[in-house]
Amino acid sequence: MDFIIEGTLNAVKALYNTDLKETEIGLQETRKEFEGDVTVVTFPLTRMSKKSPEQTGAEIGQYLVDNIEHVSNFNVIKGFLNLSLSDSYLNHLYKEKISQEGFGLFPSNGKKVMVEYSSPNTNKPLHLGHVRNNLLGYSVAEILSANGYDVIKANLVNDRGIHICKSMLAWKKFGAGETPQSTGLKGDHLVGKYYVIFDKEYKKQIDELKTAGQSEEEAKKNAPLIKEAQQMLQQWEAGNEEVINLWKTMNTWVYAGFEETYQKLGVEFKKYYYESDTYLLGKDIIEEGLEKGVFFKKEDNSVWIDLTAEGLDEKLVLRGDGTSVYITQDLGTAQLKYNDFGVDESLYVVGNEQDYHFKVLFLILNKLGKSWASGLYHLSYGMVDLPSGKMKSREGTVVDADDLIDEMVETAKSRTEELGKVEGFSDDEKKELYRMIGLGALKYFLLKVEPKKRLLFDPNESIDFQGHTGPFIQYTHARIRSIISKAGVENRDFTVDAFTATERELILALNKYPEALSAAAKEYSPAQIANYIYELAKLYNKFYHEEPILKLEDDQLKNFRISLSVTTGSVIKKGMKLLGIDVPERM
RNA sequence: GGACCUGUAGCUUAAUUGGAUAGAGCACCUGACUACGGAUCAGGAGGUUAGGGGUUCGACUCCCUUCAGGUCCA
Repeated sequence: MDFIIEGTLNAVKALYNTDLKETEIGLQETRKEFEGDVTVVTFPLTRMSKKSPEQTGAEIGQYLVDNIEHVSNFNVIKGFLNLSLSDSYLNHLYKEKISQEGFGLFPSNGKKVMVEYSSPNTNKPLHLGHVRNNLLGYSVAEILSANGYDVIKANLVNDRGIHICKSMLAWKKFGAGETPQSTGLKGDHLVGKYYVIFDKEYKKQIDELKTAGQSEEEAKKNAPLIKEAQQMLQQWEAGNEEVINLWKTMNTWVYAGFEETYQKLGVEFKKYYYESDTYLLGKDIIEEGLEKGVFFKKEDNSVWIDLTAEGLDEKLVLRGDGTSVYITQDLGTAQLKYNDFGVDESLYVVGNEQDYHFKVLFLILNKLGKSWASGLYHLSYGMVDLPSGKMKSREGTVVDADDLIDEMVETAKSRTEELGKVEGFSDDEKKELYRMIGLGALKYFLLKVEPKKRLLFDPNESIDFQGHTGPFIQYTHARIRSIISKAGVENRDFTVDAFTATERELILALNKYPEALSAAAKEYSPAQIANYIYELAKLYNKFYHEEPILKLEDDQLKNFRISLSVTTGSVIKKGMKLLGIDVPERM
């Protein structure tokens, strides 16, 4: 709608002899209770016109109708100038732009971006929180890619540390040689089981020590199990063969389990980083920072950075004994990523509990003068809570990812069977359909909410399949495909000289797709796509109910409406793909 | 002690980044050529946008403050 803005600028120039910038014109969709397609907000223009908002609107409106071919009519309500676009313009817009092959495709922008997401710990299976992370990361990566970025999906696996040793130790002590094969358990679940067992046994020991007179704090430190786990970590770091072998074996189990879950979720990675490879990185950066005077040493030899000028605290970056803290290795890993791929931007999809950490991390890299530091971004998202509060793996109060996926598919199945919609489907087709719908419901449910908002999930309240949901959109797509398969080939021979109100809305909604796509990328928000596609699907359903398509006698109009259906279906499909959701031909 | 995030209808949420009477979905109520697919559509009811102040022609949006929930820093 650039020509409206341009026309308005010209109008202000001609009428009030003032030059304005494009950004000073507020353009919005006309609310549906008023007549018109686009609206110019005229309040700010009264400064130039020195007239009432109504009068200003009327003058500009008249100018636009007189001077711009595509503007057919106008009306003014308070400070709002509502403009109607001509049918011939809409016909042209639809035919030459919206319905073309390349609509909504962005050319390469020559930029490279890394999206790091998932980043699991190898001591337990994935839960609902990880699911949100995975879906977000995957979707944002797809959205950036659709905007012309060259995207590298990366996964930084936390495969070492005390928590891993806890699972290992518990398995060694209480596992009796269990394996995924011997138990039939998925590898990550088997390992997670021993993580929970560790915690249970550890708590027992703590209680014993407490009854023997120790304080809570002492007991936690002195319990034999924790000491053994710490010892095991040291052995791991020293490269003890037995420990390393056990570590490798159990990690192999876990990775097989993760792979299965990733596949079910439909997420993937191009590059894996492992903390066992990167945990020693970053020390050279500490040296660099000391030389540059960005860091300073305290008496105990520990290294710090003073961020009080930035409103933060002093931050420890290396312990006195020379060992790393979290941020040490993150500094090193950031450098490694840049060295590996030379990316222009780098996203970290990590929960908001680490807001402070990333603020500090990026600040440090900036202070070190890293040219690429300005391209770093923490995509922070809210925690997923249960009605009972936070999920805790150790205490078993988690919604397991695999269980959740299975349940969703199962619900999709029973729901579909109830509706009696699968006549003529083969068993494979049914299976695929249930998977699509179940995952569609789950993914849409998680992605339609703005990332930074916290999410409350009630396992007792099933995710809807009606209304503002994935299946609603999938259904709309199937319905469109049904029309098209009955219509045969698309015939693009049409000229429409009078659109209905709903057709106009639908054309304008389709026209907004590229805008929605770039807004989603700019804000790293799949929710923008999700809500846009919903609006579109809703509009199509309205159109579908109001107007005949295949029954039409008028070939021109019929061809147009079929084409409109084709285009809407294709935008729905493209948009859902960006959310990682497949849409069926029939359902 | 300091810092950050969130708070919109019973529930889940949107609001083009400061614009019209705050828009949807679920649940509730009423209706839709016995169908180009009813997992749909049309309508009703439901709001002091957590509370209070301020800036503005105009505030869910910006500023100050209080409250509630969550998180982080040693």
